[in-house]
Amino acid sequence: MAQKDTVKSILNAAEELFSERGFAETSLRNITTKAGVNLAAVNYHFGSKKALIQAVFARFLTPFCEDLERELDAVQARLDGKVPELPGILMLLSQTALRAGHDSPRRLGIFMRLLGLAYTQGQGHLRRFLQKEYGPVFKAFMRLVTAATPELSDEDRFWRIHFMLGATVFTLSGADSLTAMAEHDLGKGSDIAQVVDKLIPFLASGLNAPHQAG
Amino acid sequence: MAQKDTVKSILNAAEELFSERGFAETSLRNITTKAGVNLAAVNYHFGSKKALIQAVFARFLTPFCEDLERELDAVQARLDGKVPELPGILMLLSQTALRAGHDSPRRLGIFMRLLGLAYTQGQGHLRRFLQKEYGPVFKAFMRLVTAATPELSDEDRFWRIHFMLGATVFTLSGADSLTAMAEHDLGKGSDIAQVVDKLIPFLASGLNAPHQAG
DNA sequence: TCTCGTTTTAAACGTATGTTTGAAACAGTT
DNA sequence: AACTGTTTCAAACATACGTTTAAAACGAGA
Repeated sequence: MAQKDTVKSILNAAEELFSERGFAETSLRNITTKAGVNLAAVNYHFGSKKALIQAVFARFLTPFCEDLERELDAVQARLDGKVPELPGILMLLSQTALRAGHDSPRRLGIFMRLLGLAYTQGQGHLRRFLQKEYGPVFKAFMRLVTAATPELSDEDRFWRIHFMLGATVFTLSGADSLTAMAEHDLGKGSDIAQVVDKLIPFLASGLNAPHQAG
Repeated sequence: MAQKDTVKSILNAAEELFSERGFAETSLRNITTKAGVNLAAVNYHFGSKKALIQAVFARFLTPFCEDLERELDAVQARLDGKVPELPGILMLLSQTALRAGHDSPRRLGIFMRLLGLAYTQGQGHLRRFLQKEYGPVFKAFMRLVTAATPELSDEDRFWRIHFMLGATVFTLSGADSLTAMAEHDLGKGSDIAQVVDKLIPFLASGLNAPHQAG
């Protein structure tokens, strides 16, 4: 039980601190202090800081992707050849994501911030790791989206998917400060789940936009 | 001429390196080496690394915001009370932005990457600096958008503006790698200007989406 | 040509980082 | 109770960082 506790508290501390400050700005001393373990524990249990970063992602993404894969298969089977509906796909994705941070909805925000960092911060090793590990599930998801948007050219669909990804990662990343801003500006805060609800019609409408301006 | 050259090459090197690796991951030694100047030059001319970061943003944003302010005033005058059109506003913004990196269109991508970093990376001093310095222009822009979307609730508009910001920053940030991906996946690359063209209908349609899913 | 303020330079400073080490503490087995 | 493999611990290691310093080089005005 001792080992699991140490490993778990390191992962918890690292997840939170990385999401708050970024990877380079978070030292192993920050992490081990917050986790209440010895400094050397990270290198003992994970091998290096890079490996710890990957482990933080794996702990969230592996169950999430397994879950998503099951859901995608189920949808595919239920459809039985018919054309899937876009908002349904998006809601499936968002609900799987919300479920992945099962203990607290705040966890999804934390992880989105990490995902944003993975893109923006150097960390080439991370991008390679994510691609190798979770690329196939993403491709399966894309096949469904493609089936749901037959009228889009491959090029438009490619770019619009990334517009959607950007809107999602950016706003869910900053959900904490954005809801604080919303509360200050208009007296109405929101939690992550509500932001996701607002996000879906925006994304669905954007993806289906006419080719010209409108 | 000597001083201007040193300052300018430091800013050029810093802008590029920051955008590639982030702030914390880029050392003053990296910057001064790339710029071909002495290590101490940064602290001599800018005072500190933080001040250098702010200077990099100021060099891009100050002319851009002055230009944008002029354009906004011109639109306001031309309207003379009538309701402005959304796609027109977005195109005005994008064209002002493209003009800001006047020498090369790649510059806009670099700056968007920096803007993304400013949000994600710690750098509280940067957010405060940007807010103080460029907040008013953003508010003026928001007034126009509000006038162009009278049917939206303040809450929906708030969130959708940030969805738009996210889609823009994210995709223009990663425009280099994304166009490479597009080229690999579908044999068709794009430059920044073309991505912006694809972005506008997506954003306009998302902002005007019905409140429910659609 | 000499002078004085500005700019550049090489070297050092203090600090913080990721990692390694070797001994101590622990837990399970015989 | 003694042994064994695993985990923790305090301390040290080498390295890289941002910043400072004091002297040298420079450039324009008298």
